[in-house]
Amino acid sequence: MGASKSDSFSVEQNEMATLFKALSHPARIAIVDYLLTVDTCICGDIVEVLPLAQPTVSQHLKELKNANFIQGTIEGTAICYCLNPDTIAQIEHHFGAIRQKLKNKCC
Amino acid sequence: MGASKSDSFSVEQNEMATLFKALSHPARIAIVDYLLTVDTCICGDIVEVLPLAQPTVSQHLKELKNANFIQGTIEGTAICYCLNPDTIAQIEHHFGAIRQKLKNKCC
DNA sequence: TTGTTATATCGTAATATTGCAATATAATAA
DNA sequence: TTATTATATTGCAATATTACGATATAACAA
Repeated sequence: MGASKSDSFSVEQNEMATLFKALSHPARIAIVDYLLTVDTCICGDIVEVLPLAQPTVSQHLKELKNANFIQGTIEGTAICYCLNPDTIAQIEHHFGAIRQKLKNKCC
Repeated sequence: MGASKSDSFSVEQNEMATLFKALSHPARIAIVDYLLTVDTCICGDIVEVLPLAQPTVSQHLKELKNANFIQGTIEGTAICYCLNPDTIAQIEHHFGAIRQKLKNKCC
């Protein structure tokens, strides 16, 4: 074995797990951090900022894009990546709901 | 290669990535979900609820415990797991900060 | 057209994760 | 003591992730 038994869990549970997996690597956290510091939605100098090779960065960007954390728009030769506020809000809301439910707990 | 280059990133970035990794599997999402539905902090009938063998569940619980999402207290033979509100609040706060910074962005 | 620049994909090696049977541990019961 | 019950750990096979060199693609410039 070794394959995760995704089929045994609900669609919602798999969706949340996929969202978190997209943020489960420091390089992808660093990409989100960087996108927050730049005013204009800068594209591939992310490669220069990160201590990783260009194909590796491209792969991490792809995962963030697949999870809808970032969007990329083509601008000539370059691609302009930026954060997607909806996904950020979705996770924030998820944890807000959890914290509400926790208020009625013992422990 | 294949090992994540954690040393090249900041402590904070690694810490956040570790938190999210703990939630990056549907089984661990399901455990959190379940802990939210039970009034008393039930222990090992998590094994009966999940479609996984007892050692696998124990392993997932360990990862949630290492990331401080849950705590376990011994009650006789059983162990009583429950959620840790502090870690929940920490992530929620993290996304709140991100959303604040996003307000000043273009895209 | 050719050249250049920016990004993506392929192929592959190193490492990490997932899942479970078997076994160990630890607390209680008889 | 032995038995039982609850949870953890070990060992290993299957699979997934990470990283990067080499290469492909796509847009623009000359």
